Amino acid sequence: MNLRKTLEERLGAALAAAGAPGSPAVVKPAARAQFGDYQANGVMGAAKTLKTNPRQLAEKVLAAAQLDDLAEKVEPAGPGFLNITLSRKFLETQLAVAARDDRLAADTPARRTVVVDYSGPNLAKEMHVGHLRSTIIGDALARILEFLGHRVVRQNHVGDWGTQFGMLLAYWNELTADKARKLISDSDLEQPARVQALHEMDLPDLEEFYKQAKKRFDEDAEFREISRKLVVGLQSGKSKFARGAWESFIKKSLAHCEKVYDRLGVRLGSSDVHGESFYNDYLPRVLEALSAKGLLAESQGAQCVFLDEFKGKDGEPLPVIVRKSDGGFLYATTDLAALWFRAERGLADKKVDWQADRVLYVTDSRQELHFRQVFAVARRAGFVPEGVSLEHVGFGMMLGDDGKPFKTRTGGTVKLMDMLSEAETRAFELVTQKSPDLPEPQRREIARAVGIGAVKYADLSQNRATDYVFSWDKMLSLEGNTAPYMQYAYARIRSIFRKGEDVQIRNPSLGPARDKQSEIRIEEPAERVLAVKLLQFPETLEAAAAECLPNLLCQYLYELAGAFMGFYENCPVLKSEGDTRASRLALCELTARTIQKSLDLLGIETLEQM
RNA sequence: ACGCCCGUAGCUCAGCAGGAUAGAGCGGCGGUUUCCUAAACCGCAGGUCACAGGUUCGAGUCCUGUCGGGCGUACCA
Repeated sequence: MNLRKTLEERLGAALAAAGAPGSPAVVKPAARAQFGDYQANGVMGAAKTLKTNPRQLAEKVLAAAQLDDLAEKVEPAGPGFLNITLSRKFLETQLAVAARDDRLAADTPARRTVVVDYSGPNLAKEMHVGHLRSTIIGDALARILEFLGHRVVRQNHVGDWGTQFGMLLAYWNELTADKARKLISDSDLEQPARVQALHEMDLPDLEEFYKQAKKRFDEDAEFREISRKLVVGLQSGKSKFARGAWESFIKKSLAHCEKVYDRLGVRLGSSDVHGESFYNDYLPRVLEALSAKGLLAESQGAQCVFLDEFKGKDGEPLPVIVRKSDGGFLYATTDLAALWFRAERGLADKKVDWQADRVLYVTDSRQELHFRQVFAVARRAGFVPEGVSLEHVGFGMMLGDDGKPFKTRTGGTVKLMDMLSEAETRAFELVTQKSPDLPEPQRREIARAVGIGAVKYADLSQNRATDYVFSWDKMLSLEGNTAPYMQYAYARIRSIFRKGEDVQIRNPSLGPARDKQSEIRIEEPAERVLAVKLLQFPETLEAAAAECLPNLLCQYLYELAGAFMGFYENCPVLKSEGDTRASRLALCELTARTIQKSLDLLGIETLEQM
């Protein structure tokens, strides 16, 4: 049950009964323990619009409120707050519900189809740190939305169609073709047999290959001509060689991406890939549709859409260019096609069996204007029905310790694979230092989960809107709001279950206890604090999903861990007896499952032992 | 030049629709191991929320302006 929403609804109804219909109750967790568990701030606002005394209105709302089943105390305070203290019985009942539920009593909001567009690497190059935030944040959002019961459609909009592929194919051609004959002729474009050779070629270092190709492109005019021919051959579909080689290249590059996803624990697979090339056939139709709506205008030889709300320099109208003066299409055109596809055409053309109710674009915040334009044009063109929500989930840059964009010591881009290896290496050193007695394979396994988890958590725990400073020392610290700290908190709880010899050791991922062992009784203040935190899991998830802010879940986790530590210090578990012992064990188990589920929704693994 | 975002403790950041005495972590100082993992826990110090006005019973939060920073602004993605 979403406590906050429930209180919000109940008090909203009470406000209406008290003569302030439509006024939100504005319920929040209490700012201070002395104010109870939740506070409603909406009465004062309502009093203002009604021009009445807020204290008197608070009394009226209180009289009209139906909260007997939830609260043991509701009292007006200060200028017109309503302070709510939940009843012990209610807390115990709700804990029992959560303890018996593998979804930890999270509600299932109205099911929507949510497209999450994330990661989107350029297949011409190797994945680097620039792809990390989109990949991690997008995957966490997808998991959270999925858990809430939505139909989540992951979309990996990979870059697989630019002119840069001509360059790569030309370089590939150069490496494999007869050395004496540089120029590719028209007949060369019809050589499926050579594709086979390329198909079998190993491509161990995508980045190096790209660099070499770029070098050749920059220094050799003949090379440029070949790559131009190959692009034309590829895009027109007239060259079997270009097409075959391109397909082979894309396949190899995607295989590399999938290795990265596997290692990161990111749930993106080949069926989620709908790259730029996929929308190629839709591009002319986008132009036609825009034209039919009278939105298209030619300017300086390019096909543009001008909208009043976008102004450029000096108040000049700012175009959204959908077709270049040379006839080429752009990013905006592809995005329009993708949007159309997701909201309507994909289903209409029977290519997919879904239609989006909400589309999230997880890309860096520099693309904000681009998406505002694309969304506006799509609406105007009728590609997207009104009820469909389009959201750009922007995020800031990753900076190094020096506050500058994150680079290697020599100023190069950091490959994702190298970064993940470094994370594991650093984590292994830490584990070895802290737990030298564990066997090496186990230390390796801990280091993997901790290292990868640290990189992900550091990113997710930050508000995505701002740039964030990447620091190995901070993310791998056991102190503060970090992955290792959360993993450690989990491992500590699990050790209680190992230690208690009579206690049934169960794997929490197997689900909740269904026996009467799960009866929870709230006696001590520390137990109460923990109980309230545990019951705030549902509202946290819904807030994180609504705002696309995974850091809310991280913050919750940290508060939950803090509440557990208070309990752990003050309430002996194994040393207590009878019902108290059973109740505290049940609290431990529920806490462990909540931490595990929260971390899982962030894409982070838990460990039984550290 | 215009537009968007940002400016909170020495550092890295929270602060959810304006609400009660602005919160964490790191770093600093001090304490806790006959006690379920001390990779932990607890305490102390540290802030005119960039600055100046305004709206309001009430502003870190909303409005205006100034200063400082980042990003973006017609054929890259």
